[in-house]
Parts: sequence; structure tokens; C-alpha cells
Amino acid sequence: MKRVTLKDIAAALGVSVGTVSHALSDMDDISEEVKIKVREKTAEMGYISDDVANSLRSGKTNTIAIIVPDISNQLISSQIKLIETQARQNGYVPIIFNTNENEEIESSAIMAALRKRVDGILLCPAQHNKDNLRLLQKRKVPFVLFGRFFESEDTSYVCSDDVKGGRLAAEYLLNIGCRNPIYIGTEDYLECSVNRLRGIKEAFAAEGLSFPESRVIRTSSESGYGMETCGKLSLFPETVDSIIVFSDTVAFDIRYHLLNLKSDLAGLPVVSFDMTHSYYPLPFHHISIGMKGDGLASESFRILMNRISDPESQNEHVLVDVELHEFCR
Amino acid sequence: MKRVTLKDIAAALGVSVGTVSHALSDMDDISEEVKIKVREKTAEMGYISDDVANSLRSGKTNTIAIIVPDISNQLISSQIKLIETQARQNGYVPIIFNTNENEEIESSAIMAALRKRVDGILLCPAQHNKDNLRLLQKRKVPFVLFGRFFESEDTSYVCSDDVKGGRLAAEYLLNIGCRNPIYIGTEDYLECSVNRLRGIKEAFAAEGLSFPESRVIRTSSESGYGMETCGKLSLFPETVDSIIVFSDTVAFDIRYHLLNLKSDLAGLPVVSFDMTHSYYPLPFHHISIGMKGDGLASESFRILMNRISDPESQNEHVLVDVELHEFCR
DNA sequence: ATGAAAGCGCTAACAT
DNA sequence: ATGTTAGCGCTTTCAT
Repeated sequence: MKRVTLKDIAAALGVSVGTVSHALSDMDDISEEVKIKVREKTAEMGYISDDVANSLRSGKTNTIAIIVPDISNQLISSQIKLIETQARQNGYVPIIFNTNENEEIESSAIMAALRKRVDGILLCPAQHNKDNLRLLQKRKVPFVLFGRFFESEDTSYVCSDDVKGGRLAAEYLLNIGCRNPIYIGTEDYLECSVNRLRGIKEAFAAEGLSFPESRVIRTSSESGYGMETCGKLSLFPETVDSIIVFSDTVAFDIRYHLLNLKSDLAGLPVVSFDMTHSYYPLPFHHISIGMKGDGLASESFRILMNRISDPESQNEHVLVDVELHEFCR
Repeated sequence: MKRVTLKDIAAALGVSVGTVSHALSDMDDISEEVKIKVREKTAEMGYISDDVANSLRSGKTNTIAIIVPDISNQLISSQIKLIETQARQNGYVPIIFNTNENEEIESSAIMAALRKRVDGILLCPAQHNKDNLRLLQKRKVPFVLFGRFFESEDTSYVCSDDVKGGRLAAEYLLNIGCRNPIYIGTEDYLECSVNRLRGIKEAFAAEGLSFPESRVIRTSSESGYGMETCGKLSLFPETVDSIIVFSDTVAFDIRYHLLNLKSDLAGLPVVSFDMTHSYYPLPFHHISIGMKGDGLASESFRILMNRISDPESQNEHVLVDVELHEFCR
């Protein structure tokens, strides 16, 4: 059961391959009569055009790579869903790579994407170092960073306004009288965690207070470290009155374990980031800071399309505005 | 900045394209000397092999399509993550399609996958009708249904044991003295919902009780109908003492709205399906029924690989065993 | 041990 | 209005 090709249709009809091709593209150098014959035969024989052959000829694959640390993260999968919809509407198909926050897997994902000749790449970088960024730049493939970016590098990116987010979190807690929060962030290579902390410090400074380094816990951005972090949390003095967490996922993980441990800390006010509840209604009280609208997905896709059609286009830097929301109060 | 091809390397070295090809594949009809020269030049010029050209020649793309109703659903994104990992380890890359539970989008997704000449398809079907199943069968593309299947059709599939799941849910509730649960399912085209209901009825029958149709609510499997379902729920008499919900996602959505409405129903025991908590720890009490292990992803991928390497292989039917788990008791 | 050439399926340029 | 041909990048015969 070989696949039906233009050649087969041409043979069946006693015309040339070029004629069939032109007829199917509805070009005006083919008579209506032949076009009808061709279309009928095409349907009858079940012809399906061959993207591989077309890609080889045109140099375009109409494929983009989406490379992310964790597809199963609610924020990321929601963004991928939005991107997939836009891509489809624009004739593009996304291929997916999960890097597990691992630079080497990320590197091989980029190489695989390059071998597949994707037209562009959307990358949420693992960000341990800049090697993979260099790789992308050297290969001159159109790419946009989304969700995370490197402050010191001039690339296109779309990211949430994390400094403002940090400020909102701290302002909220200060406002309800909590002056001794802990910040649970990630290792410092993740600039969004650093920026959120920066925002927290700014908000404290604005009130003439300081937010000391001693109240920062650095944990992994991967899931599965909730228990470990609970251990670190329990070492803090009882004056701690609230918690700010780098992401909802990590916050949920920690509170899951605090609940299981029946720890008093489970009662502390928590503010975290991403607004997972708004993608996915969850039946418990939670305060989260996240982006307004679907800018992350739509802007990063728009910029990528732009860059694909005009490789000389300027880098664009988009900070999506954030807001604080209280769910299931 | 054209892409470097074998031709370029051959020209730079004054050898033929075939020689370079053989050298890079380390075939033994090429002298060590030439191999070294070729490898050096290849690295120097930054050659990246071209999957498109290779696919055209070999007829293999090393690509599989994953077609699902909702990528952002926690169960699905977790499975995709597992599948992606296995695929990568086997030299395959997944392309992703989101159907939004829509038959037409699903159909065009299948066509797009076919045009891209994917080696196989993993499909979680929208299941309104069987047209798309026929399309796949007619095209003779290797495919496996996962997460959902058609009971009357002989295809390969991997799915949870939903009848048992329904039984476990009902047994649990009967055991804690709840004799009047409501079942919130989907329209009947989703066979997993039907099977879960069947299991519930079986468990009731085993106790000499009956579970009447009047205690079934049929809602959409898409998210966003929580509010509507709350309305239907409120019409039931107060004798209702518990709720069984088709999926965790829908259950969370409903309880989210019940909480916001400060409804008494928010206090009722709820059992739902998928065990979302185990993929993603969530900080609230919940009872869920889900699959043991990662069989859904690993089995469906294994069967697909099998079918790709041997298109004549038998259809395999796998029901993954389920268990009930209580989280954050 | 290496080179030359065919061909995967298609489109576009050129020829008739 | 239709046919012919070249070529996208590669691997694989088949010569040498």
C-alpha cells in the first residue's frame, strides 16, 4: 500500500506531473476541464500532499519547536495550548521538547529542532548558563525566549514583569500586617526568581524596612522538593508570619506536605506566582500573582512569526503586566 | 548564510558527496585518514544533518503525532511529558495537536499529521463519532488510542479500567454510609464516562441497591462548565449525600464554584477520577481514582513502536489497573 | 577506497 | 494549455 503521489495521478490520467501539480494549486495555466479531472482523480485515489517533499524544495517546514523545562507545569501547558491554537491557524505545527530543567537535554533538543529544520523556536530556557543561547545565536535560527529571559542579553523575549510581581506580593503582606515573610525562591540562575526577590526588597525599602538575605530559601524549580523545603522552613524562628513562594506549583507542593505533617505553618498566609487557579479553577483559598490576559503566548508567537518572515527584524522585549488575585477567599 | 550541506564539505575537501556521507556514517569502505579529515571539516563548518532530506529518501520521519482534546489538562500533560521522554530516548520527536474536543479540528489534525508523514499517531479521541477512526484505518497509519477507546472497535488502545474505577468510587461511598450520591458525567459519547457509571451501578447492584438514571448529571468534558453544573446540582433534593465526578478537573471546577457560592454542597464527600494530586501535589483534601504507575504513557508508546516496526502486528488492548487514593486526609 | 549517478516527491522555470 | 527538466540534500547502488 504505497502512498499515492502526483506521479500516480499523472499516470492514471495520462498527463504530466507538472500539470497535476499546477491543477491542484489552481493555477491559471490549466484548463478547467483538466482541473476537474485532476481533482476527481485526486479524491478518488486518496492523494495526500507530502510536506516532506515540499519542505525539501521550499526550505520551509511550517514547523516550530517549543522547548520548555516542564510540559506538565500548569502555566506552561496552558501557554502551549494557546500557542498551538495560534500556530494551527497560521499553518504551523509545533513540535515539543521537554528539557527537565537540564542544559544538556535542552542542547540536544535545540540540535534536534535544527536537524528538523524548524522555521523557528520558542524557548523557555533552563538558564543554568548561556551556552544554548549562543548555540541559537550562532545558528541564526529565529527564536524567542518566553517565560524566562536573560537580562544581560539582547534577544527577543516575552516574560512577566517579575519585579512588579515581587513588589505586589510584599505590598499585599505588609498591608495585612505581615512584616516577617520568608521568600522561597530558586537558585539564582533563574532570573525570574531573582527579580521577584528584588521586587520584594523594593517594597520593603519603600516602607523603610529591609528584607534580609537570611529570610530567603533557595530550592529547585523542579517539582518534588516540597518535603525538603518543609524541613528548611521548620528551622526558622516562630516570628515568621507569612510565606512568598516563587511559583504556585512549588507553593502547592509545600503546603501539601505541611498539611500532611499537620504543621502549624500550614496556616500562614501564602502568596505565590503564576495564577494557576485562573487557568484551572482549584477549590481552595489561595493568593497568586500572574499575568493579565494571554500575552505570553500570543506575543511570543507573534514576534516569532515576525522574525521568521523578516529575519532582520529588531529584537522585541515584552514584559507582560501582572496583578494579584485572591481565589476562593 | 546558507545552511552547510554535504556538498559544501565535499567541495571544501575535494572529495565526492558520497564519500563524505559514508565517512560520517563511519562505514568501513572509507580510509581512517579521510574520515578524520571529513570529521574535522564537518565540525569546522558547523554541519548539521538534514532530517527533511533524510526523511524524503528513507520514507521515515522519526516523528509521531500526539493528538489530544486538551493539552492543558493535568493528566494529559503529564502523560505527554512521559511520552516525550520515551520518544526522545528512542530517536522520535512528538508533534502536538490540541483538538478542543472538536471532531473537525481532530480531523484536520490527523490530515496535517498525515501530510507530515508521521511514522505513527497517538490519539486520545474526541469520540463524538467514528469518522476519524475510519480515516486512520483507511490510511493505514500506525496508531494507538490512549486514555479513551471505542468498545465496539478493534483497535489498539491503552485506557484505565473505568468500570473498576466506577465500582471503587461507589464502594467507597457506600462504605462510609453514603447511599445517595450524584454522578456527574459527560455526554454518552465518551465511553469512559459511561463505563464509570456502569461500575457505579454494578457496585450498587452488588449491595442489592440501585443507582437510578435520575441521579446522573451529564455535562461537558471541556472545562468552563462548572458554574452551569452547580446550577443543576442545586435542583436536587437534600437527600443527596455525596458526589462522584467524571474527572478531577471537573470536580475541582465545581467545588471552586460551590466554595465561591458558599453553598452547603461544598461540604459533601466527593470522589472523582484521574488522581491529579499524584502528578501534582495539591494542598487540599480529595479522594480520587486513577491509574497505577505510568502504564498509560509507556504502554501506548510501546505498542505504537511495535506497530511501526511491524505493521502487521496484532492489535493490543490494555486496561491499566486503577486504585482509590485519599489525599491530604 | 572513492566517484558518479539515480531517485525519494514536489514545484518552478523553461520549452513547446 | 501542457510537457519537460532541474534541483532541494541525502543515501545507496553501481562503477572504477
